[in-house]
Amino acid sequence: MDSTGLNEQLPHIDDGLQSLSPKPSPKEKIWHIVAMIPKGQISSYGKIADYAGLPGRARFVSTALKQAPSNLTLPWHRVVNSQGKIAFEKHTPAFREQMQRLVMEGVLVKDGRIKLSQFEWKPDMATLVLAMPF
DNA sequence: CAGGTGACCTTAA
DNA sequence: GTTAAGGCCACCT
Repeated sequence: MDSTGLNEQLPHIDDGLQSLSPKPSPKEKIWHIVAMIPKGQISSYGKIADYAGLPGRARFVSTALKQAPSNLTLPWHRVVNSQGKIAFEKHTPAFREQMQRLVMEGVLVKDGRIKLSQFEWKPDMATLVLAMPF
């Protein structure tokens, strides 16, 4: 492991996502992208929407995550808002779980916030295009 | 069917 | 650095 703790290997696509229909629904596209966020890195609802080809639909990303089947075991905790803050209200169980999961991966969470400049996932377009069936 | 809600975003103070 | 308003749109009720 390197000093940054961010030197994870390429993210694996969850098995549950391998067998998506040839024409993924918007929700499935979002699940796909979220599954690609590497351990120790984060992205935002808006960016995920962009990567999924659904610009302007950040809110839909949260809807999609809420509705994701648990068997997909998505890394939902790697998605925060555009300010780098955990979207759940502080002192809620969800907030604590998300923070705990992030810290476990080596992400620095200070006062419910993460420095995007340090931890944001920046996929290159080629990776996205190649990894996704759409 | 109509209106409300929300794990959001950008912009403008 | 903040916050507030307006926009957004799929899902719920």
